[in-house]
Amino acid sequence: MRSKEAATFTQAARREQMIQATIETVAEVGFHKASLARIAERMGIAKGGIIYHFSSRDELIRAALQEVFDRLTRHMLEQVERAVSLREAVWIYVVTLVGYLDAHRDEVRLISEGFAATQNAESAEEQVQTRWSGLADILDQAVAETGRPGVDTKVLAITVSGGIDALVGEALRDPGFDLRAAGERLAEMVDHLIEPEGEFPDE
Amino acid sequence: MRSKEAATFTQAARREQMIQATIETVAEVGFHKASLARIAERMGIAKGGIIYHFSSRDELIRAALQEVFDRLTRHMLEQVERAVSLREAVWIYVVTLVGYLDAHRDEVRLISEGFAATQNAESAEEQVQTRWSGLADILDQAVAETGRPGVDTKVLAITVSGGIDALVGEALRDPGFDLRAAGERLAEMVDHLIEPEGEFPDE
DNA sequence: GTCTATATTTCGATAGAC
DNA sequence: GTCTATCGAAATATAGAC
Repeated sequence: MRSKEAATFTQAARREQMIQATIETVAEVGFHKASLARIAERMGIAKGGIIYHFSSRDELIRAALQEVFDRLTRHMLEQVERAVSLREAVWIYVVTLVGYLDAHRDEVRLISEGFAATQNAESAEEQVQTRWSGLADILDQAVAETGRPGVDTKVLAITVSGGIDALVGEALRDPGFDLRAAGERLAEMVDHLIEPEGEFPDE
Repeated sequence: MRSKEAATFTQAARREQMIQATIETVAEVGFHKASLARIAERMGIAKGGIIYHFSSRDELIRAALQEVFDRLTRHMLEQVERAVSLREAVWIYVVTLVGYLDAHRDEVRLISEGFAATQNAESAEEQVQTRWSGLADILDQAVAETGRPGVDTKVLAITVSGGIDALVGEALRDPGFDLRAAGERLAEMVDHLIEPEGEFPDE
């Protein structure tokens, strides 16, 4: 019992290390260049050692994706629930997401390239939906509140989500690009699209 | 002279066939799964046959990217120059781009995944810039014309470009998604962001 | 239980057949 | 001039060492 718990604990810790090594390797060399050999090399072991903990590379990638997705979701929920209005929730959503991606650039390539690779391949339809459906939900309520029903919230949610990816990609490419400022400009635009009239929120 | 021209012609035709096979293979299995073997198999030859016409896989990919990029650019220029105002040019740009991607879904994955792969790798800074800088130019002029200088045209151009990618991705995933309609909704939103007051264009 | 060493497949690219 | 047959590197996954 005691030893079993300890074994499970160390095993979980080892898996976590390997997931972290995967995130870092993908950030460094890109998704499809992040082979088991490179990830194992970063840990100072042979590639078979990873296969022991994860039965295949696909499963390792899936686990790493799940991890970064959970981290991001947790952070987003924490921040968005602080909003005092739905309109503000939209604003916070955009700024928080951009801010998170700006602060955790290691995870960015895994999120974008990894999602793209898995969504085209097999399952992951859940995650893909989830990608923008959270924003769509908030937008739906916010639009109902502000009373501008002319906006297609699904199209706006997809566009903003993809737009944020593109902004982050630009930031990775051009170190001089101010990503957080871009996020605020984008939030302003979205707000303008769903606002009742012409005024901006309290900032 | 005669025979040399003929040889050059058949060679160019063969290259065109191979580029087309590359586009189709990428559309089918994705960018990083589109190996020389798969592309050659589609043509009924061995992979070395491709290497004869293109000295490496990279060069084949580059040629295919150039081809789809040229096709797209040609079509965009033809349509956008029909606009009678800059504001309408923005509208046409968005609707035309979405419409083209809707009508040429084979080329979509090569455009998105291929661009992403090459831009992260090496040169191609030109193409990346070009991706949204065309829209940024039009937006700049349109905003100057309509007199709403509060909009950050660079951020808007990047966001809209990435947003269109995301809409196309959604359409590939969900066959029931009306991509052209989504493009028009997006065009409306962009127009609303750059419009002087509240009216819409003539449609 | 954990990892190293090895087997197998698949990649892009060279060399040679026709 | 055009392609097939083959090579060496690198990928993942298995089998065996400790």
